[in-house]
Amino acid sequence: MAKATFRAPRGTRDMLPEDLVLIQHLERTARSVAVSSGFAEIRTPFFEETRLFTRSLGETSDVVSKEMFTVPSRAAGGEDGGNSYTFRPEGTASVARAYVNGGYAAKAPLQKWYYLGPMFRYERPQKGRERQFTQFGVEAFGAASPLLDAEVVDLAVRFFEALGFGSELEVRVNTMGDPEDRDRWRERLKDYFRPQLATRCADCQDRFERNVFRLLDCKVPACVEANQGAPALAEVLGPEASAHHEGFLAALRALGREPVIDPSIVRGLDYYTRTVFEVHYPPLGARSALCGGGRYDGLVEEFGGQPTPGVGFAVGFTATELALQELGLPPAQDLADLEAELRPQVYVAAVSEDERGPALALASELRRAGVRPVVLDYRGKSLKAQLKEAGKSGAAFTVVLGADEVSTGTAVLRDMQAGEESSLPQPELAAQILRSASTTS
RNA sequence: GUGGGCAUAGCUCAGUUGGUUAGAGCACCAGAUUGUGGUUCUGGGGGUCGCGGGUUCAAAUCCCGUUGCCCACCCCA
Repeated sequence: MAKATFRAPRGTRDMLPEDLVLIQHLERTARSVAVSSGFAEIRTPFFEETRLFTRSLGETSDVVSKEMFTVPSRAAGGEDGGNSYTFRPEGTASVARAYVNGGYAAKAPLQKWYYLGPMFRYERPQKGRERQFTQFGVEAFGAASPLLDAEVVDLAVRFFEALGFGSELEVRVNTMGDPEDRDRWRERLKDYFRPQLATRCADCQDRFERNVFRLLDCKVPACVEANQGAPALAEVLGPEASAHHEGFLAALRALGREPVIDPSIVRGLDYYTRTVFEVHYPPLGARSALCGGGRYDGLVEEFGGQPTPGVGFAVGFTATELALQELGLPPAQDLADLEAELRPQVYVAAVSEDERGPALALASELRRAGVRPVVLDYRGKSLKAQLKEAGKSGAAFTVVLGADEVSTGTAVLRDMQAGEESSLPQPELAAQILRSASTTS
C-alpha cells in the first residue's frame, strides 16, 4: 500500500471491470430510452472556451465562480487567441453551441439530441459528488410547445423506471417565467428581503447578491418564516409564460405524470426560462433528487444563433449509482445476467506442456466458431490449478486436452456445474457448448 | 471555502493501562502417490503500523505537525 505513490486524483475514481457492469447497464438503458423517443446522440469536446460557460451559466453562479477546471491560455495572441479553456461542467452549453455552429436553425430547426459522458467540476468531493462524473442528458431544440417540455420529463422518468425505480417517482415542477418576468421578480424579492437582511442567516446574506431566489428555499426555520410574505412569481408572470406553464402541466397530466408543483425549485444556472423541473424519489430521503432540467429559450440566441427555443435535462450517474445501491437494484437475477458477460464460457486446459500449443489453437478455433469468451492458462499452471482457475472464473465448461486427445483429435468436455465429462471429436465441441448455452439462458 | 471523523497486510478488521521477531478472517500461491476444480488439511509469500518530528530505557499504542480519505454545510448531477 505504501508503494502506491500515485492514486486517482481527488474526486475521481477508476471504473474497474467489475464496476463497469453496473455503469454500462446505466449507459445502455440511457441510450435505449433516448433513442426510443427519437433522440440522436451528439458528442462535443470535453473542453470549451471558458467564455462559453461564463456567458451561459452566469458569472455569479457557483459553477462558474468557483467550480471550473480551467486551463490557462498557453499562448496569448497565439493560435488559441489567448483564450483559456475549461473542462465542461455541464452539457447544455456545448450542445447549444454545436447546434448553432452546425447551422441547424436554418436547415432543420427541430433537433432532439442526447449526450452521455464525463463532466468536470472543481468541488469538494463527498457522497454522491465527484470532480469527474458522468452525465446523461437530452436537449430538444426548435419547438416552444409545452408538449415538448412534457415529453422530455416523461423521458427522464422512463429512464428511472427502466432502471427499476417504482411508482414513487415524483415530478416536481416550477416556472421561472420569461427573462423579463424573472428580472421583475428578482427586484421585487430584493426589495422585500433587503429590510430583513440583518436578521437572516449568514448563508442568506451571502445568497442575497449572488442569487436571491435561493433565499426562498432556505431551511433555517427563522428564514422559512420570514419567507411567508415574499412576493410570488405569479404576481409578475406574463400571460404567455403563464399559458405555457398551464399547457405544460396539462400535458404532463395527459401523460399520466401527475406533477408536484414546487415553488422552491429554482435551479442554479442563469439560462433557464419558463419550465424547470426535477425528478425525485422520496424513498431515498435527503438525497432524493435524481435529475434536473428545464427550458432555455434564450440560450441559442445568446450564442449568436437565430432565436431558438430549447428544453432538456441531465442526470448525474454518481447519484444514480448510489440510489440503485440503496434500493437494491438491479434485482439479483438481472445483475447476475449482466455479470455473466464477464464470465468465460469455456476454459481450455492443457494436461502437460506438450499440449499448450494445441490448446491455444483449439481456443482460437472455438472463438472463431462463436464461443465467447474462451480463456486459458499462460502461466504454466498444473492441470489441477487450471481446473481450479476454471472453476473460479465461472466458466460453464472446461475442455481438457492431453496427449491421448491430441493424438486422436478429440477432447474431454467437462461440465463444471454437473461435474460430468465426455469425450468427443474436437470439431463438435463448439456446437455442443453453444447448444448447452442457449438452453440454459 | 467552513466544520467533524478516520488512517495497521490486496480486502474487512484485532491489537488490552506504551514492553520481546505486529495478528486474525478472506483473498493469493504451492503441496496432500502417478491427467482433474468447487469441501477439508498442511505450508508459504505479503506490512518502514499514512508521512515527519517529539516524549521515553522502550511507541502501532502518548504529544505536535503534515498529507490522504470519508462525512456534513455551501452548491449541485
